[in-house]
Amino acid sequence: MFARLAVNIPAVSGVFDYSIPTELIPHLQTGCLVVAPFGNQTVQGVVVELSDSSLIANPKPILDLLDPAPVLTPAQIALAMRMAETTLNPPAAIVGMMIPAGLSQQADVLYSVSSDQPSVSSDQLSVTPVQKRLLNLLRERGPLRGRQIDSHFAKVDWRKTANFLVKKGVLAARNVLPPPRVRPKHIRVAQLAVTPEAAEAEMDSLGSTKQTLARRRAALRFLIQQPEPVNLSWIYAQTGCNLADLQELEERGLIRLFENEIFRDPLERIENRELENGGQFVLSAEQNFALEQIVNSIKNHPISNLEYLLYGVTGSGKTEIYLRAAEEVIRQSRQAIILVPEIALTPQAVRRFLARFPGQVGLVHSKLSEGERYDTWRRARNGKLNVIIGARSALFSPLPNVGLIVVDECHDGSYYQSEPPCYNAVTAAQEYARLCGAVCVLGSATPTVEQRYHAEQKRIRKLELPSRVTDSLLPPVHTVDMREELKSGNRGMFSRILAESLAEVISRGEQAILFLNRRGTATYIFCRDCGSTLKCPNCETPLTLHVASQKSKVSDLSPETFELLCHRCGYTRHKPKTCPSCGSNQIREYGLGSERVEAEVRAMFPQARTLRWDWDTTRQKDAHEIILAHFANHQADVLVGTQMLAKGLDLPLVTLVGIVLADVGLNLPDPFANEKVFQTLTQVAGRAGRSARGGRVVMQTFTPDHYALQFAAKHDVDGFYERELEYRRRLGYPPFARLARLEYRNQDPLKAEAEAQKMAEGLKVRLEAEVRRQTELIGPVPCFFAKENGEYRWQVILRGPDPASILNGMRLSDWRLEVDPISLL
DNA sequence: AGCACGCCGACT
DNA sequence: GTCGGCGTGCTC
Repeated sequence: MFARLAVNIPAVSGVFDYSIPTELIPHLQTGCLVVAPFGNQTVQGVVVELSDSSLIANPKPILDLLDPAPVLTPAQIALAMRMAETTLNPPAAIVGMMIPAGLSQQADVLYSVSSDQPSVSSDQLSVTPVQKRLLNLLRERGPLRGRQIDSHFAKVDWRKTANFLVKKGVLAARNVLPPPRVRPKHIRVAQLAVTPEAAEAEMDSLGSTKQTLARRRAALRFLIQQPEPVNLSWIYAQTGCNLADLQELEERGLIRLFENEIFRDPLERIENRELENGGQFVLSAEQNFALEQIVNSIKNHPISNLEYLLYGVTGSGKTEIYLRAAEEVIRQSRQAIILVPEIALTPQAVRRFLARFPGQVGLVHSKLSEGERYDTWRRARNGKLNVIIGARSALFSPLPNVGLIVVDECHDGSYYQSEPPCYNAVTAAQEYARLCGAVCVLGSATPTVEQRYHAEQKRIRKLELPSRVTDSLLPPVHTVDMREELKSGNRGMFSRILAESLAEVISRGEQAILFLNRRGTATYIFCRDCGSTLKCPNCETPLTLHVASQKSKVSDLSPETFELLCHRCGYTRHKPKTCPSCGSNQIREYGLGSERVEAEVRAMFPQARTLRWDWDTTRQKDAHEIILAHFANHQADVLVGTQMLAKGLDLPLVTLVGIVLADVGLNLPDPFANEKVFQTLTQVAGRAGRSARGGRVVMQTFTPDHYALQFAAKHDVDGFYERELEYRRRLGYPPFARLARLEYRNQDPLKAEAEAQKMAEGLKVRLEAEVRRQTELIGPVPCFFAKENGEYRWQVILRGPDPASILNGMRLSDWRLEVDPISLL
């Protein structure tokens, strides 16, 4: 017997054959996590295939099995292999995302100080500071693994030094595979071991002193009443007894002390609170129709139509459809995955699912602890969870039989992972659904041009849910030409109409939202004399002005402490008094930040209570919910915020949405920029007038003629789609061609450029050799964000019917690779 | 990722 | 003459 392994070294592409030792044969299945030799390292691997023949002459044997149960289901393996193909990532990199972080381990080197002391004279040793530091560290802490040493050397390359010292015999090095960091958690429990009558009979002989007798009696009484095993600390708290007492009772054979496994569950906090009753909603005709279609597909799987695009704004009843579709799937003993954008993963959203499926819901997102992640993963694997709700990576939960995959707000950029391994969770969800024979529902009011186009091409069923307010009552959008405002002498950030509308809303006791589209273009600093802007030394991104907000509360403003912040890498510095390049003191901020907008509102309407919701105010845990709850409870009148405002919130008291500058993000060197602006503006505009009070939107712009703004102002999703599709067709961008993006990063700008040049040349040769006249090479060019974290970025784009296929068999180490990217910046 | 193999410049 | 730089390729 032979096993094909995806070996846990993400950079290694391909899979490797191993033989299976006879004693492991009965235990090994596809999907198992094993230990295997690889070169002279010992690594983890996942069995992706079992077979009775091997392509290789003498495969090495698998060493060990790490978990008796497979860590991947067959469907997951199929998905991983498929994704490896389509995204050009190594299979191991995809498999790595499917295994919880603490369980998956990579090979490492254990360094220690040699016991037989150096034959080398001391003048050769400890000469460099790095050698000294390394030796001291290992002397103090004992043997350490490479990754542990990494944390003590920030940017120094200590490995060369270490290898040198190993060669000299000062250090010893050994290849190791660390054991998994996560383990099942157990708690100590006690349970009655005899009949209640037998326990009662012993009640008087439990102790010599009055106090011990009382404690032991209390404990025993408590356990008589509790037939289930009880957490020891709970018994202590309830009865005042201690461990010695319980041990004595155990000694007498009255109770049993043992350990019970507990599952770490991030939902416990939510679940223990009162769940709102999932009262039965009455479905509208459209909801009913949509649900019927989906449910029929679930019932008739695997023969019926399996993909849906569900059009509907927040509040149009999409969630209720998801819930009922999930109910149907569970009835068939299958499970459901509900993907939502990370930011929309609020307790309110989760609570709705918890109320409907108590005890059957697993939550997955980026802030889980390793233990919580591991336990949720294991419960999914054991069939204890019927619904997984979570962000992007929740797609990879090891559910045994997935019957439904929902991707809510499927246009959202957070479904795309732009760090290697790059992949799109929406297309992956569609693939996975196909592989599982599951129904896939993509939900959005503004699906991307590509999603919509592909849906139409493949005749995916479109299901429409009109918003509760009918279309004619969508909030009117008033577009203000800010050039005219300037001409007529208004130099402020608010047009007269927006200022008046704000005043009205505040005086009527209603709420307003002020929206700014992008953090990166907030307030930057420039010198009025020499014109230079202050830029980040690491990224060359303009630095933006922020109120330093260390300990200040959500909306405290202390204007004394300003700092400059780089939004790309987090670099901060104090605001200088004079211009660093010419020394002038005419150094001023320019542009708009949400602090500035908030300050302006306060200056104009001192009585208004403002709240700011942006990246800075939401860094602390749970800040999103706190801010939203504040606003929803009408503890503030004006909410100033960025992108997050566009996500599906339901804020009925809001009657005015002000878009401070709608132009931001347009006209970037990116074919998807206009679409993104349109989606954001449409979503934001939809935040107004969600109740009977009605509402309006004021959109300020310097380019009122831009089609993205005009269609957004009319809430005309179809119109925008047609227009944008035409634009894509004309320029040959997706969905009419596909893109592959290659990015190279280096600290040295010349090296980065040279590498990009070399890559472009190589690709040109290949294109000509393969006579691919439909595939075009764009670049090499520096990326729009030309520098990030001190590294210069260059890119090469391939465009054509199947551009990724050109890269087959190419050596691409050091290059980041994206197939079907969602941005070219 | 590690490590070996291999081919060029600078040293005991 | 060797030591060591890193470019290239392989690990079942």
